[in-house]
Amino acid sequence: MEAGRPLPPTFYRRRADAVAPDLLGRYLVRDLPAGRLAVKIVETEAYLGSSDPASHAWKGRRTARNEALYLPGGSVYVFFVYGMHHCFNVVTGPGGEGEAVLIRAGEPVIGDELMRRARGLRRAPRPGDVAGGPAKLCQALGIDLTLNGMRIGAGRLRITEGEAVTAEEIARGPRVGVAYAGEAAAWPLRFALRGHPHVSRPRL
DNA sequence: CGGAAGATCCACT
DNA sequence: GTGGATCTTCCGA
Repeated sequence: MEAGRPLPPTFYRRRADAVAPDLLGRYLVRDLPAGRLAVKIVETEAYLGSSDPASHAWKGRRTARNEALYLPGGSVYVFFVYGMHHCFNVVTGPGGEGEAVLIRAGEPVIGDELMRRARGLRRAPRPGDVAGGPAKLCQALGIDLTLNGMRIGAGRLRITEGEAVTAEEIARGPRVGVAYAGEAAAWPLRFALRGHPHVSRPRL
């Protein structure tokens, strides 16, 4: 039902650009009082830490807002942006590097009805409406700043083995919304299941 | 201390 | 395709 065991801590103790493609096909499972929710992860982006101009950890920048980025791999980094949206990241590496993977999109697997309601959708949604974007995914799964700094596996949030994905199924391209980051904007650190309808825009 | 911009989404033209 | 919503953080004066 929830597709296998939770991923072990060692899974997250790698570079973000290794973890990001490996998270595709995994299940992100959320247990709320109203019921269980889960999505299959179909799109991710890697942020490489202090050496990455697009990262919140660029040049080792450290503020109250991004403090959780420096926790050990397997921790949760949630930030609030544009005055109204949350974005969910998984910290990677041993810790202290500021590396993380942004979970950009998921395909509803369990609790579709509850997630539609959380998103304010009444009618049958089109692909991507429920969790086809980083802020949509957070709204669908009830992810907010109260989870910031927790371990994956705590806070009724976990990631399980999910479904196997082959290298041929993975598309790769530049990250979204980081035009300010100079040449780093072109780094191919966005990963998605090739042609999957729930991937966010622009399509890879 | 003011202003600008952001790892976004939605409604409208 | 464009702009508005809405608020935290950063940087320059």
